[in-house]
Amino acid sequence: MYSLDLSDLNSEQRKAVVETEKPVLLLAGAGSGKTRVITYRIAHLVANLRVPGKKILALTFTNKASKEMKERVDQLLGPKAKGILVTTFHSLCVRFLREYIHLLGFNKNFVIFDTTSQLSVIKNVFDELELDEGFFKPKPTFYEIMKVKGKGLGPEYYLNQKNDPDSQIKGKIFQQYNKTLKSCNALDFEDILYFTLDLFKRFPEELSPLTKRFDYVMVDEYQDTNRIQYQLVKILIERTQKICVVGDDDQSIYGWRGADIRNILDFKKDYPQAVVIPLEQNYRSTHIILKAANDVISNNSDRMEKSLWTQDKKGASISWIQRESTEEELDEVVYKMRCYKDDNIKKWSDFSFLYRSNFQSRAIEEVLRNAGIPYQLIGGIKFFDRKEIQDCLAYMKFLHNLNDEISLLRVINYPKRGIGISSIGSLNEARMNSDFTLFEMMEQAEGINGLNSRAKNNFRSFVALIREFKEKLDNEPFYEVFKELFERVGLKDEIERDEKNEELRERKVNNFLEFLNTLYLYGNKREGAGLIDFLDYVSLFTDTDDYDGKIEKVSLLTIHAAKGLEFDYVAITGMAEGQLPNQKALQENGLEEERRLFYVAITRARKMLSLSMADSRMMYGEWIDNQPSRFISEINPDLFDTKPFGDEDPAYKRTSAKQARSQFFKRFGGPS
DNA sequence: CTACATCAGGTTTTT
DNA sequence: CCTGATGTAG
Repeated sequence: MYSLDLSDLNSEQRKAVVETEKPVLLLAGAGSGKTRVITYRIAHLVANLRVPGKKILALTFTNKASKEMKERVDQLLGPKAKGILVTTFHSLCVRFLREYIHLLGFNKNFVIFDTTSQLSVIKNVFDELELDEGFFKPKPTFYEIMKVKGKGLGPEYYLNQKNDPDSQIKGKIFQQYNKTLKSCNALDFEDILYFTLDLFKRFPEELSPLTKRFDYVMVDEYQDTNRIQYQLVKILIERTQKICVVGDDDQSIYGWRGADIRNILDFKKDYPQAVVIPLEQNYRSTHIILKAANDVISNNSDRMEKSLWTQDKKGASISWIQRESTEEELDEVVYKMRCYKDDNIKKWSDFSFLYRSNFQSRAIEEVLRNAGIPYQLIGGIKFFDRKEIQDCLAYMKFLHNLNDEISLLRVINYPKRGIGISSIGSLNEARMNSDFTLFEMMEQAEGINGLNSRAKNNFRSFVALIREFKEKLDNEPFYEVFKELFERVGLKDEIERDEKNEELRERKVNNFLEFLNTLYLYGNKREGAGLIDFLDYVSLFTDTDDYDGKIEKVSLLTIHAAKGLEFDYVAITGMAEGQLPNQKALQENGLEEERRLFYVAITRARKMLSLSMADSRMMYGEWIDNQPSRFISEINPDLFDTKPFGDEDPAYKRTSAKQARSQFFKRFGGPS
């Protein structure tokens, strides 16, 4: 008899939990209780099969997901949960890298560069290569290169295209970019995954402790893995093959970030022993909502057919709202929410606004503020991405790692201390072809010809300042040191001096103070955590991580950020052609991914769904006419309270699910 | 070197 | 519309 009771699970779920010794692909439809299955599976391994916790690894994409999973495993297992590693891909890789990256010639104290730093690297490279922005612009070039890098390809990808001059230049930029990162002892997000894989491939002997470490590996949101993550997982589980991946191809919305749907489609090829278990019973949404979701997604051709079903009751009609302006649209949404809240005695935390693009939150915030409704905005510009915070972080990164030229350049003259481009220029000239870092050049600024005595003075006092605090760092807690440093250089004063707009000034100062607060909290809460741990925490932090479902506020978030969440009442706003599907995304990622996005949005709703749009919207200061999104016409009009297209013939067409379903069975040999 | 003015262009999503 | 980049005067 099992000590952990599995009778709460339905038969598919139970099968997925108990099938521990073979590779398992769990095709988990939206709301089918997949997190429950993974957590039960882990608990089953430990409680019933007596697997030691430290032999189990569960991988997620977001900190939020791993935190939630950890909590639920703890709930099931209590103290027996000790040793189980539930973490994100990136955290796991950083952990490995800190131990082994010296093999690749990096120092284990590497820092992680965010987009801002990456972009300034690219700009520096442009200067170094003296590219006269004729055809190449830093930003687009950067995005293009990062896309290539995300596929695990290097500069050779470009350099091998010998007869294309443009590719040669891009290759050079790419090369120089990587070189700069290395000289800064910095990694970007792609490096974190790529270098880990590289280590496994090139140093299997040294890394063998890691491949022996886990007997059971579980991967959540498998449809979001890219090629590198896929290979990593494969290596980690090569020895035992006891892998369980959970995913839903219909919810694959990160294609643009390199997520590769092949990973899930070809699972059976990679693991011939694999057992495929579909979870098709939905426990979340009403019949109507589920029907709408199925209507929409059945228009995609490139998918494994699952047909979700529910025992839930029919539920309320979907509300369709179309108004002249965005303000009217949102007012109406809010009005409907209010009614629903009163009628059903709901809390504001049961409500959410979902949208395609971050900027759409602005108008919603305004309406909610006027209506006096509390809300929490999730995502948008990350707290740690704000200018004033980045300045603080640059000081921290630089002091931690004096090789970090990018951070140095950011702080060298902020706050203003009379060291401008020409001084730096002289330094760089003097440095030519030597191995000195920029900071080492500053240390020997006295002997450089091109500098006047004023500049030399400025360098001298800056170097002294850095030395002084670097030393402090060895003896005092890092958060004390930086608080003192920020005070000494007068960061707060500089913000106050710089920002003329009173409202903005106040906000920036508050952000700065909140950052100090975060720093202290972090330092006090985690015994023994050092500067590097804080920097890692910041680098891998996303704003979605601190979403609090219990706080009694309406949630505002992008559809991407909403994945994995659910709400009683979901309002999807901006349901216009061009917005969802988004025009640009349509060209770059294709229609089907946009449709999946809409599918994800719909399936967040438990009880009520509202779809709304305005007839025109403001874009770059100009008015644009809106048409209802093509996705609206894919939903059976009978599901709405008011029909989106009036009495006119809606383009709604039923696609036969049968055909797609047979495709699914062909691929997997049917359900057993 | 800094402060102010003018101009161009515009990630859609995020670990 | 708004932000960041570039140019010019002090």
